[in-house]
Amino acid sequence: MVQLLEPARHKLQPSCQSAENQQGTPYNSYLSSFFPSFFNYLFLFICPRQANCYIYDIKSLAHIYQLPISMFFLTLNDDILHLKVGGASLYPLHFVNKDVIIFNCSGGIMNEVRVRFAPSPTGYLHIGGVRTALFNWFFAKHNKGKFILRIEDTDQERSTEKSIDAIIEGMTWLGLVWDEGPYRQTDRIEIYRRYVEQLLSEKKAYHCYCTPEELEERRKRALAAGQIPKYDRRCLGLATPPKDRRPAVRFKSPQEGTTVVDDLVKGKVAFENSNLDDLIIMRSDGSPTYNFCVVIDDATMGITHVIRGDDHLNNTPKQIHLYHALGYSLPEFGHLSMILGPDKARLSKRHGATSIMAYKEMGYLPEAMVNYLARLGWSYKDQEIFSREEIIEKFTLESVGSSAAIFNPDKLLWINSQYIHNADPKRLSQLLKPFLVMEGLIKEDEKTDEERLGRIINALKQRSRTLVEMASSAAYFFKEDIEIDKKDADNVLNEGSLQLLERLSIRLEGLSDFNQTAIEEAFKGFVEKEGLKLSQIAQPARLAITGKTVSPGIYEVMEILGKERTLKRLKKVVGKG
RNA sequence: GGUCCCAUCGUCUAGCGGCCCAGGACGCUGGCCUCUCACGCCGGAAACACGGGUUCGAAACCCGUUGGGACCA
Repeated sequence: MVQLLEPARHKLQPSCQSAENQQGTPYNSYLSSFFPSFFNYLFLFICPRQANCYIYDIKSLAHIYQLPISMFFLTLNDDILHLKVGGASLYPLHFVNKDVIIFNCSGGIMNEVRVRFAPSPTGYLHIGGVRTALFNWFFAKHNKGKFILRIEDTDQERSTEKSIDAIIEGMTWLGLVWDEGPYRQTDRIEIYRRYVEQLLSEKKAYHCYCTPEELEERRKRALAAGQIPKYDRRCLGLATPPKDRRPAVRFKSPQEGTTVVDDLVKGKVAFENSNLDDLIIMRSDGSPTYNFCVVIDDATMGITHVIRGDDHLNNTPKQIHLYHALGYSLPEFGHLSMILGPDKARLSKRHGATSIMAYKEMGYLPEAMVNYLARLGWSYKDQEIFSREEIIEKFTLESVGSSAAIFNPDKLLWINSQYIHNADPKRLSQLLKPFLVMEGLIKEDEKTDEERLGRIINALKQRSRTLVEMASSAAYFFKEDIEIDKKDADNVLNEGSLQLLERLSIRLEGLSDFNQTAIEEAFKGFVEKEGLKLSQIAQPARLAITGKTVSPGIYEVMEILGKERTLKRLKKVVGKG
């Protein structure tokens, strides 16, 4: 074991950050000034979990990867150096000292926790994915580790750039900043191929010439006959492989014994190896398959804890055998339960909005989303409302429940209302503006009276559960003319109340200082003089100036509206405006 | 069909053998506050899926049953 000195991260000059955009820029173009002898450098790969480390120069690396030296690059991404092969990221580089570059190999440097969120970009970012991302993120932050974003885009058919943008947009909105990435599997195809070759040459994998159609056919037949469909290894050790077919590659999965996954949330889970199929790791068209890519990625990226949905629990034993075959040490696994819809089926479109951005549009605050989703499966004593920092501090996988949870929009709404009640007014006004624009109350580029907006928000805070609600109930503060529902008018504005309003407006007109206290005094005096109950005048007044039967306190509304507009609306109703 | 996971109020959950004829929260509901609506406050109804064990003692541990869910390129 090599003793490490306190590693000092190499300081990169700001001037070379502009090169970041140039994907795969060859070493010699801009990094030469920092690493004048790239080819003579020693790369130290350390694997603390295996308690060993390897030292290579670039030539031996090239030999190991069986690729020409010219395919190796150093690139700069987010202030972290990456060693790349072809266009593909091999390892993020963590520490640089004078002579040795240290890569995280498997297991992470100095036992640093490294987790990842690995969505496939085949649509919007949905609630379930966000919860997985969140738990990974909390786990990473709690353990002062790294959170990595990896895009699993090997399914070229269904992956789109738009979906990648949606993932990034959603995570950014929630403040789930990643420390590394986004890595993309499509950048790493060469790496997967190389590992396939390795397994093939070590006879841990073999070519399979069966076509998908044949396999499907046999599967159906087995099912019909009441047998377990399982590949019969007919292509293993084929003496005369068919010339006219391109083979897929199968992994030779061990058939004896049991594999036990010691899961961080589910506990020990045992699988009989005899039930495990020889899984295809590369299709006949040369594309690597999901289970294989995940293992290669997690291993080479030094992921220490694989935290993902429990729909992957059944894949885990297969993956464990791949780790073994490839000579990598195992990460820890933690399988989170699914989020269900009200009908207890896995949450999907037909349960309503499942895209995270839909919730932004519905006027939810990101911190409310984070809080709600965190409490879905995780708990800490009797507490319901947590700041982000509090969750980070208190989050452990031990306190994550193992049963599935039903998504409950009512509770989310309540949490959102709590956050709106307590939100900083300045921030709230920034968040509210787009919704005011959407309601047609202000123009997009309009300069708003911040002080007034603040007062409006203050008045509306306690009675709004979403920003949409708030914007909608703010209408009468912005519109010049308001409409009064006929039915409400019939109920509240009769001859008697109109006369009262007329006399009230005279009294209000006399106020020199049109503030809440003064208005309240005016009302009180008026009520006393007329021998009324306050509600007898407050309701007609409310309807007259807001057009609604519900609103914040009438004095407050009047103050915000201002003397001129208040009187104008009163007079209009009385019929003298 | 096979394999695996899961099971406390309608929902999210606390509970890691005696503190539990089960606590909190959302929702529902009665009341208080009150210029309306909210907020807030006080109260209420509401659950250990079932059956066997283990134990002096079980919501908790074990085994079945039932029900839900996931995976099977």
